[in-house]
Formats: sequence, structure tokens, C-alpha cells
Amino acid sequence: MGDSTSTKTPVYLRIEAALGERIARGAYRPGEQLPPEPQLCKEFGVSPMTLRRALARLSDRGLLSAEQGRGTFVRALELGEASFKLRQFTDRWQDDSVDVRLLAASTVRADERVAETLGIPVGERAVFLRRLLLKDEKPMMYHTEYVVFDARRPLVESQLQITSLEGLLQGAGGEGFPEGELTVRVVNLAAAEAALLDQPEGAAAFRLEHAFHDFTGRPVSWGWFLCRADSFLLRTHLGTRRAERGGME
Amino acid sequence: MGDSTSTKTPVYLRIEAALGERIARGAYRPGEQLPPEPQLCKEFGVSPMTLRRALARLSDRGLLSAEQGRGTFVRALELGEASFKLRQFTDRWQDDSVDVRLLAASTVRADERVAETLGIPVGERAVFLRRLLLKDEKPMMYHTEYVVFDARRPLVESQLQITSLEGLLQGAGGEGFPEGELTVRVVNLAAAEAALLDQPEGAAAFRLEHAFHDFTGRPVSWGWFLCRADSFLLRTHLGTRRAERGGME
DNA sequence: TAGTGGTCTAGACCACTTA
DNA sequence: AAGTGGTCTAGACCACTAG
Repeated sequence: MGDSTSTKTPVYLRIEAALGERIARGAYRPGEQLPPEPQLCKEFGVSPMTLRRALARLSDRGLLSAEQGRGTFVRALELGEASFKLRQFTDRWQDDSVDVRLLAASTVRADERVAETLGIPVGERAVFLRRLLLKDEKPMMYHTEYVVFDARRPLVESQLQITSLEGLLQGAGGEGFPEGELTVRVVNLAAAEAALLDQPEGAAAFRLEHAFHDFTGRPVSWGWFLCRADSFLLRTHLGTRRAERGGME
Repeated sequence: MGDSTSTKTPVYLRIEAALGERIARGAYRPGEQLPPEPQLCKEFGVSPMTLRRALARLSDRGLLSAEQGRGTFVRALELGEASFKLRQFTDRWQDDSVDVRLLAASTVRADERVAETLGIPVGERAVFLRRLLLKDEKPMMYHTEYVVFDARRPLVESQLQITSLEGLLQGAGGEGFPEGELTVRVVNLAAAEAALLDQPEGAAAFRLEHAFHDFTGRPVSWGWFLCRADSFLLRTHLGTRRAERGGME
């Protein structure tokens, strides 16, 4: 008597919720062993596969750890298990008040760093792009990007037409490319960057670097976003509570 | 030719790898529909449940999206789907060369901010802790923490005995508490903080804030780590390649 | 209506741990 | 040997989408 989780919810989700609730309330304590699967099957009146589906999800969430031959145990909360989704980082800019202003678009000769990152010879041509992203007229992100020049692929044109953040996030080398790496660092803004972002020189900022590759593994694009410290953060919840749904709060 | 994934690998993992490979090589392109499940079952010679397990994992990884009644489709790579694991953030400090130095341990009267965050009246007693974390004698993180004072729970003592980073990450309010929130921001270091971290004043730094609750949802602990910009970053891979395993690279 | 994915069953067999 | 979790089967029935 308790959970009247609208009867249409799949059984495995209800079991997941029920067990998560017990952990949250302390009925099952960290380190404790859960009842064996056959017993839980009887308790919930389901087949092994269904029960295991619920347990697997709880394990994925880091709440349980199953050890073959020993049992299933409640895991103590570990900071290291936390994971941050980039989506929340940019969610608030996903509306019409966001403006993408193209500051520069040209081809340049690759210097040493660009050449190495893009896997091309020094001096080779590369597309160079700079954008400023504004929300309600206020600058929020400053984007720099280098794209391998390829006459057969009209990347330049499609890139130039990007005027929304969604387009930029998907189009930043991502259009159809299957591999990418992202790195988040923290930096002090240089004078020019700070000025564009309407921040004092040396202000702290996130630096979100991205690199994309094509189907053969060759680099295609490399760049980074500088994000104002006062407008961006990463947040996550650790533990039993259900993950945040939308992202609005 | 190709994958001789040691014959002991479970079938569902081999199917996941095989399909992921096709996406990575461009055999299945973003937006394309996958063959229907019955066909894939025949191709791989497995039962529906096993195939679906592989598909479910690929969906979880963001490579596929299944739509009931329509089909299963290859998803284009989206920046927003990226997720960063905090583990990598701290992994490199998980050895014996890390030293935890206790700078302060006392009880204080909660000021307005502490009181609000910990959910106690202003002026109530709280445990105050400051630690400096060093690696090879070099300061890396600066930790500040407030813990609700509770005479029945000898948190203070157990906290004082923490001398390893592992202990601190698990013990930072985490010991047996089922809920927590983490926030990553970027800040400029104040003079005192910078001095302790051997950085110039105003240097950019990560600020990892943590808040923990007990089984009834009441706040127990609140604090934050300041992390040198040159020693910390968050990195992730987007796309088909298998997620990094250990964290060492 | 035909075809798709989503859930669930009631077992089987295997791998591992503990005693 | 007994008990644990891990994998897998060969179906069933349902919900949804499309023609």
C-alpha cells in the first residue's frame, strides 16, 4: 500500500522505483545485501527477466552492485560516479532570443597547432570561423573553429548559414560525423576575448573544446566555445532520486 | 576478418559492437532506418530478447533511437548528449602521493548562507572544515565544508581522520547518505585561496560544490572544492567508439 | 491491417563464490 | 554442493504508426 504509480507504468519501472525508494528511505542500507532474486521475484510476482531488468537499471544508476556468486549489494554514494550532461549546459539558450553572429569566415594557412590537430601539413588551407552567441543582445559564448578544407564538401556554406544555437551544436562538425571528443577546461579570458564577452580581462570562463572525425577517423573540425562563468554551470544529482526530466527548473 | 572478440564475450555485447561498427564505418548512416528486429534476429541468429538488449544499449549510448510503430533509426551525433564523468576528474589523485592536510576544524555559528543551505537557524552550531589536498607536495585542491552538528553522530571524528582523497570523496558527507547534489562552476580565485593553491590571484579554477542529505531529506553537509585549472579537466567521447575503460590513458 | 518496437513469461543453462 | 547472479530462448501479448 503506497505506490499507485499510474497503472500503465511498466512493471520493471515500478520495481525499480520501489527498490530505489527503499534505499532512499534507508530500508536497505549501503553495504547491505539485497534479498536474492528468486525471493524478490516472488515478492513482486514477476519473472526473473523482468526483475533483473529493474536491478540492471539500478546498477547502471550506481545504486546497486551485483557480484556474481555473492549477491547484490547497496552501494554507498560515491562522488566519482557522478556524471554531468552537457545538455543542461546549453538548454537555456534553446530559444529564439538566441542570436548567432558570424565574426569571421575565411580560409587560413594552418599553423603548427592547427595542422597537428587537424592532421594536415603546416601551411595547408583550413576554414576559419569565429562566432559570437548572444542571448537578449548579451554575449554569452565565443566560438572559434577550424575546419579541414575540402572542395568536394561544401561545409563552408552550410556552416555559414547556421544562425541558431541548435544548428551550431549539431553542425559544429557534427553533421553526419560519427566520432568526436569534448573537453571542458577553465581558463582566464584574454583581453580580446573578454571584451567580446563583455567581461573584465582575466575573468574565469569555461572552455568547451570539440574535435570531430569522419568515418575513416580523420579529423574534420576542431574548435572551442568560451562560455561566461556567470551563465553556465554543470549540475547533477547523486543518489536515489529520479534523474531530472526536462532540464527546466 | 575484423572482430575476433574472444569467444567468451556475451552475444548481446558482440551484437552491440557489430552494429556500432557499422555505424562508425558509415554502413548505417545517421537518419537511416535499421532493418526490423526480426530480420536482425535472423542475421545474428539470436532470440528477440537478446537482440533487443543490444539495441537498448545502443539507444542508451545515444547512437540509436527507437520509435514504437515506426522503426529504429541511427541518430546524428549531438553535442548535448555528451556526458562527463566526475571520476576522471579525480582519478589521477588516487594514489599514495596524495596528501590531505587539515587546515581548520572547529565549530562555528552558522551565518545566513550556511544556515539557509544546511536548513538550520542562523547562529546554530555547525562543524567547519578546511583541507588542502596536495600531490607530490604541490597543492591541487582546496576544500571547505560545513557539516550539521549532531552530538549523536560523531561525524567530526570520522571526518578528521580522513587522510586520503578516496576517503574524502566518499566521506565528504557521503558516508551512508543517499542523496546529494553536485555543481561545477568556474571562478576566479580570491587572494587567500590563490595563495594556498600556489596560483596567482584571480586565476581561474573549477569550483565543485557538493551538498548531501540524510534519509529524511534534511541537509547534512555542504561544501566545495577549488581545483587548479592546470590540473583538472573533463573529457568525453561522443559517438560510436567504446567508452574509455579505466581512466588512465 | 500489417508492421513496427515494448513488455513479459517461465523456464534453461552457465559462471562464480562460499562453505 | 548449494546458492548466487549472468545469459539466453522462443515464444506471447500489447501499443503505436502507417498505408
